[in-house]
Amino acid sequence: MQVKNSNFNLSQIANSGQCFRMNEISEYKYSIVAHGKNLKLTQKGDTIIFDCSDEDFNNIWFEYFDLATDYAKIIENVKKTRDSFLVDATRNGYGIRILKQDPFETLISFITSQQMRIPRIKLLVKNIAENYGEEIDYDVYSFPTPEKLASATETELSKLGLGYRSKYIANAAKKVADNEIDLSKPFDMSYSEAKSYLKTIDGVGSKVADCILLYAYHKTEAFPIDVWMKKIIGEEYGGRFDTARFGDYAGVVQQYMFYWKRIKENLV
DNA sequence: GTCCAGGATCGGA
DNA sequence: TCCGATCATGGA
Repeated sequence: MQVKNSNFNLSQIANSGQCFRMNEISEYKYSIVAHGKNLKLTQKGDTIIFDCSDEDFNNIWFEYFDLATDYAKIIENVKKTRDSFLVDATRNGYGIRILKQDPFETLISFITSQQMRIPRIKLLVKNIAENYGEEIDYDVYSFPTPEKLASATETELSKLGLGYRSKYIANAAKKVADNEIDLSKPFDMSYSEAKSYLKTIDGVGSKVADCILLYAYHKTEAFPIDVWMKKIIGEEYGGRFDTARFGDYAGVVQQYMFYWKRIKENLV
């Protein structure tokens, strides 16, 4: 199965900071673990080749890669601002798309992410999968279910290198496993309702909640502000950035900004 | 040895 | 509402 779309770039998506289990396995070829599958994708110009059945493409991946959304239109609107940083950002990140990732995996991954560099986050998420997930392919593990991860003690998690986040993760997994937190609920909530709901989980503050809302629930008005976004806003916008003008796609704009800043800092 | 990372929490002003 | 200290860990 293949898709032709000039706003679909595997490298840009993999390096945009939204997912931690998408990796380059050879030139132009990427793997991503999601939905209990190890999908392989190949980029040929503006064509993406999906190594999967038509059924999986239609039932899973079309939605996962947000293929119903016209990103060219979003970029067009961003360019109308004539904001040079944003124009450069869209020119370099034209193929970024906001994925629709699993809420539990996204919750745990972004609790893990606090005060850590991206390569280490990827390593730790992999550690969690290898220790508590299922082997779905040779040496490839799915992300654990809430029940399975809830069986891990704080000490066990700490040994994986999760540091002070171990107690947050153990607690979050228990809350979800015990149905004290229902991760299906935010889909039916407004952005601010869902944000408040997620923040009742210990270790989830404003930024992590925004990441979960954007990358799992596709609430694209969410605008996560981390250290890099703070640097951009400080250096390029005098400390103030108006997200309201981008309405319900501010989160996509954030992704272009984050990616572009990190390219300029030679981190991608 | 020092600084920093896709921050959150707490106490106190 | 905002500020500073504190929280593990590893890489530069």
